[in-house]
Amino acid sequence: MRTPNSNMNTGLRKGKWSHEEDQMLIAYISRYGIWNWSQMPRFAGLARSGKSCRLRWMNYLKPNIKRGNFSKEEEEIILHSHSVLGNKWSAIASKLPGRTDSEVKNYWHTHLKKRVSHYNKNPETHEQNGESTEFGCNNMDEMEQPVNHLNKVLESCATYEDDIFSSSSSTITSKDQEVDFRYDYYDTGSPGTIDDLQSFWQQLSPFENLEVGNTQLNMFSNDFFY
DNA sequence: AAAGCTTTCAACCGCGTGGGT
DNA sequence: AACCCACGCGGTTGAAAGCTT
Repeated sequence: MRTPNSNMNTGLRKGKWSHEEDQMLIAYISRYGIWNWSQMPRFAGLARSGKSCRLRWMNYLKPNIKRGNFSKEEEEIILHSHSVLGNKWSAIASKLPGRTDSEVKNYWHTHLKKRVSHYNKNPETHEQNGESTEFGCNNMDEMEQPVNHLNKVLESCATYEDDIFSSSSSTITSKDQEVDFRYDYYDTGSPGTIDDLQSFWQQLSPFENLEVGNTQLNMFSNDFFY
């Protein structure tokens, strides 16, 4: 993790995101949607780069992000997909509903890479131990039909997203605040008017003590709107 | 208990791509 | 055609946590 500091040239914060920053980003996107990552942080009252906001949202704050340990099936998908696609983390992650390319990449480097390289060096040892030639697969039927098995796994995953978005909303569970996120809510937003933003910040009661709100609003409204 | 080492993973950086002008 | 800008991707970094000695 990078050192939490600020960029002396731009005044933008770097490093670990605070809970307050997370809440501000979630609240802003839930209210106005995603319209322009590079401009949005100023409107949301965040001293972060658009890139940093986008990364934080895409990898950790987006409501359908799946956290926690990878299942055996997910491991198999990663291993098989990587053998076919190589380091195309985004393509691999697209086969794993709720998982991000970043998470898949980290999981590969920390867990799976070692397993694969060990297998490549000692295939006979693994076979003697009754392990499958498909890296993560122990079931002999699955070994004989790896592609069929993979397809079954992918099918079961395909229903996951449907389940998530078939409900009227999903809820941020890792944070205190509940926000209503609908499937097609994003990418339709606008920054909002000065009045909109003023009332938006006033409604963020948990952040009353932060140096946002009117001060922040004046800061950028002077050089942006006029 | 503490020092040193290793692992994990959140965040940053640079580059490629595509759309708009 | 050339340039600019926003976005997305993959590689890398380094603090924190966990483990070993």
